[in-house]
Amino acid sequence: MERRERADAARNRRAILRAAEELLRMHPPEQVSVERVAAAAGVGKGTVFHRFGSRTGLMRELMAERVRELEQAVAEGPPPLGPGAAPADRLAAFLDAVARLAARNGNLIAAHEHAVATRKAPEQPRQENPIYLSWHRHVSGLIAQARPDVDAEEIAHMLLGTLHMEPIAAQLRAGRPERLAAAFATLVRALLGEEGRSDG
Amino acid sequence: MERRERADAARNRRAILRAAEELLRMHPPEQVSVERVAAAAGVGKGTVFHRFGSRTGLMRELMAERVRELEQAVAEGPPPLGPGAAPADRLAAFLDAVARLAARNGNLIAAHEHAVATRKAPEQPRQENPIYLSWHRHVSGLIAQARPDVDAEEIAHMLLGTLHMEPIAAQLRAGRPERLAAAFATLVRALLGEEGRSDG
DNA sequence: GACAAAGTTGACCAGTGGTCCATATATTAA
DNA sequence: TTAATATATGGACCACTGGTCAACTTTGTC
Repeated sequence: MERRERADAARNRRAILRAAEELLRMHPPEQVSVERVAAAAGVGKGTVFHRFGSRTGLMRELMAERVRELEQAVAEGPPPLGPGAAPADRLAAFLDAVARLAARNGNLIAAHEHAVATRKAPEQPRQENPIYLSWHRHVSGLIAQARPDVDAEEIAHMLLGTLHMEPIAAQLRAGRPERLAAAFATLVRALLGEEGRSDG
Repeated sequence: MERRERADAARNRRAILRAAEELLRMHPPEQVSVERVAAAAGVGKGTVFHRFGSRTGLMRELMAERVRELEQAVAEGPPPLGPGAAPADRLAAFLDAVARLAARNGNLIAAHEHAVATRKAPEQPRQENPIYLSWHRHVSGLIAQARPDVDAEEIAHMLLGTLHMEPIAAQLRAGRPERLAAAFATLVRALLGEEGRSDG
């Protein structure tokens, strides 16, 4: 089983991703239709759906590309982002990294949201965005370590949800993550205080 | 100037709002198109656009209807929701009320978001949702009173943004505001602590 | 070179939000 | 009542969307 992708298919996949990237850099998401991406990549529209399943799938793949680096730093990089630091410090570092990552890719996040909001054929039963799931697991785990008495999952949703808030997303798209990062820091300090600081 | 709305126009406006309400109760937002609303209300599609300007405008009007009561309680009702209580208590009460209001109208919020996300003709320059603006002003003002040292505006966005988070919105749509309300309380307590408790 | 598996394609579909204007109706003044 | 005018109406129409599919082409393998 598992034959690898044919050479022409791989070439087209790359062409499509690069074309989508380029178009998103120049235009707002709602103007980047699948047909335009296909044309810019020099392939037929059907090919895009073949490779990525849906407009949403295309955007998701694009996001996944940008996120791999952070995922790795979290899993096996040096503290405070990687394992080893106290939960509160890891959390602060992670949220800071997320804010900066989001600032570098604000338009892409917007495009992904737009794709989700306008999709016609709801994907197979509740296939949630795996990036979000993984971030949520991480944040929620860190909170739970430092403060076992609070509803860590719910609060993790609140913190991460910030990235989807239009007024804040606009700040990020403008390339200014500092304000969000500072607000994250304030909340982490208020919530975890010193509890999580020395090896919770 | 300012002639009042013609009688037939007023009748149709009500019919459209009620029809939209009804459809939204039975179907997910993406299945409630302007055309369907018009048909259910027994009017032509053009009439809906005439009255409400856009799909977004229709949803906004629907939301405004449900929100008036809370607005009034905040402006002139008894404490802790209304004026008079300490900022921390007012904030806790307000967020609790918002969570409960959202739980009663989760599908409507979703419909409004969907309308914004799928609109074709961007409304006149940045006409932001006035309901959101007013809530944000309130929350942000209360935080600033109790904690002049933090970025109240940004944190207010974070708190209110929660309502738009899909996993939490799903809880609310299912009619269970308690978990969100509790998380709000945790954060308010952590952030404002006792500072805002006795007449900030 | 043959052959199957994999990939490509663009016409096509059902549907959308929004526009337009000839037509119908409510209101007011005479 | 009627005539005049401002307002309201409806639905064909538009440009466009994400997504499908059956006929066709290319690739990799033996």
